Amino acid sequence: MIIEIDFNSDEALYLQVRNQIILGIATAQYREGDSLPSVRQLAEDIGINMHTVNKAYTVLRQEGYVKVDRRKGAVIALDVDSMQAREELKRELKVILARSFCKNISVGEIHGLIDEIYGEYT
Amino acid sequence: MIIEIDFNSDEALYLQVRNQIILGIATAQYREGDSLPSVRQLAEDIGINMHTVNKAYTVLRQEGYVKVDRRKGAVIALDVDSMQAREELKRELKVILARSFCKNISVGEIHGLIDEIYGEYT
DNA sequence: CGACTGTTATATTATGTATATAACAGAAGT
DNA sequence: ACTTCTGTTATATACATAATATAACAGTCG
Repeated sequence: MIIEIDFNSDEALYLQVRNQIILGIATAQYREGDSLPSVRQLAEDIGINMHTVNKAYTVLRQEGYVKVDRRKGAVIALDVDSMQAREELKRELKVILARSFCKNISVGEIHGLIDEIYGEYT
Repeated sequence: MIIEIDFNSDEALYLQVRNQIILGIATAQYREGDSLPSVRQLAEDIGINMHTVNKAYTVLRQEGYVKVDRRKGAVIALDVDSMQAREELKRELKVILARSFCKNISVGEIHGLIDEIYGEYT
């Protein structure tokens, strides 16, 4: 899978890596049991430091997206903790939807947008 | 309106202030034309530095939520740039929904959550 | 043994956040 | 006029995070 880094973004590099891997899982480019590239390999591929990739992997492990095996490296392994995920989702949506409301984006448009995005995740 | 700061949060103070003011607008606690407290007053009320509040106000102005009047201070004035707001919304939703998808949260649940939150904004 | 894993340690640089103190220019009220 | 309140700007400091660099360690595998 191709991971692209935007060096002009204000988003931290390790978060860009984390987010793209999560997107890769949602779009089935990564599947349960698949191995991620080694920290050194991925770092070399996208032109960043090894420790930055390692931090992304560490976060992915803490958040329950991968498990780390000394032999196989980082392996996709989803730990479904719906309760915590729901709380985070609700907290983030509150702010995002308040912004959307102030910008006159209707509920209908948001529902449509959700269906559009979610439709690509299978 | 009461603005509460969580000093244990990993979210920047000025972003907490910004988000709570946006939530205040969405919940009609602030209305078009209302004046926000002065930077010095609000800073004193919530126990943070004047410049931190000033940064929050500056961001709110850049994002089109307030206009700053030398006489009246910061005044709620919504600048509706739907195009940019939509793009931001879509970009943020992609990651959030990918996370939700990995955590087995269904589309139906998300639609319900959206209606629940949006219902409080009027 | 050699080459590969993740992991840990240490150090350095850069950036963003938050604070403190100070001063300026414009507007408002007395 | 004088004082007091606005936002704004400038400078400096302290701190945390992010990112890099170099190095070493302990397992795993062919």
